[in-house]
Amino acid sequence: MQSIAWKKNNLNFTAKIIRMSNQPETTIHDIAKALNISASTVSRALNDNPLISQATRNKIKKAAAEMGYRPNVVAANFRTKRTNTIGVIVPLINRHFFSSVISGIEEVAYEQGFAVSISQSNDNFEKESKIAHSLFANRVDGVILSIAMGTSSYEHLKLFSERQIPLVFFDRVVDEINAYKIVADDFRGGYLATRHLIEQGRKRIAMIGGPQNLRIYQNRQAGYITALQEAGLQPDDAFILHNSLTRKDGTQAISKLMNAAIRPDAVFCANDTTALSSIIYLRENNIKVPEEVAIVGFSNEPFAEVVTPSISTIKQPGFEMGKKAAELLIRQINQKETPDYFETITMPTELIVRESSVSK
Amino acid sequence: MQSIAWKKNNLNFTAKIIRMSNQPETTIHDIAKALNISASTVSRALNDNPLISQATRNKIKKAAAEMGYRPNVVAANFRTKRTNTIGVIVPLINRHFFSSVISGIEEVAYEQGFAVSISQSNDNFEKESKIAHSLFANRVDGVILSIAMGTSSYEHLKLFSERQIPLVFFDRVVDEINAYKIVADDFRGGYLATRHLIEQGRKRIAMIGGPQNLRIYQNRQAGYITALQEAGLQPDDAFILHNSLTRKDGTQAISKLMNAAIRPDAVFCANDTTALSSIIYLRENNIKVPEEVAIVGFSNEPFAEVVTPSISTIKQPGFEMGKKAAELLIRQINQKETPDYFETITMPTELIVRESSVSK
DNA sequence: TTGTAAGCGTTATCAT
DNA sequence: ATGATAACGCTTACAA
Repeated sequence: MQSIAWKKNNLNFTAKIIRMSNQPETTIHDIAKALNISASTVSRALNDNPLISQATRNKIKKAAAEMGYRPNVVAANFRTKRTNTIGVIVPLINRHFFSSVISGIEEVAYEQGFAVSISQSNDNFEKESKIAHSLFANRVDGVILSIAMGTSSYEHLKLFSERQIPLVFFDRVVDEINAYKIVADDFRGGYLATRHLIEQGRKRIAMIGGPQNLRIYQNRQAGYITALQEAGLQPDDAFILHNSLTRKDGTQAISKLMNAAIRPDAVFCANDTTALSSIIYLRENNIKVPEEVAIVGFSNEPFAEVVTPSISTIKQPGFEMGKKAAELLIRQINQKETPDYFETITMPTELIVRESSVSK
Repeated sequence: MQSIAWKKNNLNFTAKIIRMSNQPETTIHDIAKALNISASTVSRALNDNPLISQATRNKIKKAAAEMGYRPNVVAANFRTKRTNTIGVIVPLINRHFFSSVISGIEEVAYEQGFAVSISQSNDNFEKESKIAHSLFANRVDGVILSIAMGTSSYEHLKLFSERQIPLVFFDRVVDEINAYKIVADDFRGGYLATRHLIEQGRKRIAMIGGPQNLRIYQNRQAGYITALQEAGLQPDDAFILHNSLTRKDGTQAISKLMNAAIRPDAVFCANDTTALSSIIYLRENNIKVPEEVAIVGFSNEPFAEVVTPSISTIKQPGFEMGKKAAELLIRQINQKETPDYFETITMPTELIVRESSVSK
């Protein structure tokens, strides 16, 4: 990164000559000169500082508009050490859940005068770490993130905690770090999904679970196990598989389950992606869904509704989670002091029953 | 925005006292002092300026690391008037096509030492305009964008062109503005889709088209018409509908088509969303796809593959388009001079044949 | 190869 | 209610 900077500066050398013609930006000093007042007055007026009289304020704003003044926020950020920007790191922006969260974050951030800078880690630790360093270097006022599946070291997040830059986790949270955390009720989601399958008369309910280093997947599984036990069903290790929940992982998992001596009559999948690949696998192998195997997914991705059979799933309140995360972050940014204790806020999940799980 | 800034500064007043304990950031001056050299040498060394000897460079970097030095890029950006950041505005990050483009942009941007700031307009003109102002105020080095459906005034983009901030359009481009444009071959896409339907023996091919103020939808339709004419089929205005291509629009459009005196035996939809809602409508009304009505969509959204019947569609090279857009933008940023003429780069589209269009 | 010093545009302190 | 001035941390001519 550093060496690149140097190369660029070399290029700039010739560029500068060419750009001579560019009109320079109007600054508060230009306005001050034009109006025969001081730059500080201009600055105050433009920021609606109440010390400035209404009359001069109007005069200044009018002049600013006429002169095509554009505040240089980089200069202001530099001076104030604030950027009015919050950084967001998500594994993948292309997941409906994550983009819902982002929309929620944006809604409250914009309302409060913050810009939002979004980056995706691609579920890759290296990338996440790079992004964290970049956000830090760019002095974002706070960060909202859901960590990558591949992340197990949290060194890169110390950047923020050490300098008291507020951090809010959502969904994939880190227990070891003290911060506000917004999670969906994954336990209840797993519980509801499994209980629903039990209510449909299923007895041999398998689970395709996610990486157990992530709390959300632990919780979904815990809900599953609790529901089984509550119904007097014995959880069976052979029926619980773990992987990274990609399309391919799902296919492998369902294939393993269906080729075992004892086949499940239902599968609870820890996300919709593996629910989908399970359904496709079963269809290709002429195993009827839901008649022979019932399926429930997790997250309510848009495709879950339109696939045939449509996928029963657990809905997470992504938009609301995003709003909440942004609210908590901005409150911390504005208060500046570190809160005494950090809550973990759990938001309700909801079962959506569709075709893939309903015995006729 | 301005008045908000003032309120925040008020809050900071008390905050500052509380934060007294914060250790101040290490600066290049601290390093200089510690090593008894000048700050400029430190700056040069850290930027790998070849003027600095290997020995002192190593010494400085070591000290910087030990002292926990973190470059203040806001200060550097302020000084150099560059932010090494490119802004991206897309209608919706949650569309597979757009997130593919974003991934392509990120790939080359990161490689070249640029950060990427992503925003979504939600297909809303006001939001797009706000974002443009925010990106401008934050002095991004260049912007890549696909305009919102609701955008018809381009005042907000003059911000960039007037100050020679390079702009690259992709997909939804603006004819009136002189800039590099990266588009998929929409004409050919429309042509291929329609020709495919003709080859399947369809005679009454309708089209659900997009807003005609957007060139891409004009082109998709032009391809459709050309294919029809080439086959000696007469384009029929009653068979061509226009709307905003949402799920709901698609349902309304297909319903109108199917309730008319003369029903189509095939529909080319200008996006996959309307292809999907058409299929759902047809299924609900017991009209067989593809037997009675064949469907082709556009964009190859992930759901197109997994829906039943799977949707034949046109694939756009989103990732490649993103890479190309970023390359062109960064070239302009580095060269700084305005190119003499701007190319419009058309990237190939491809027909993907699936179940929704193949007569058995 | 290194140092000196000016300056980027803004905000904030202190004075009036 | 307004002004003068310093300062933020960095880069970069120019000097040595």
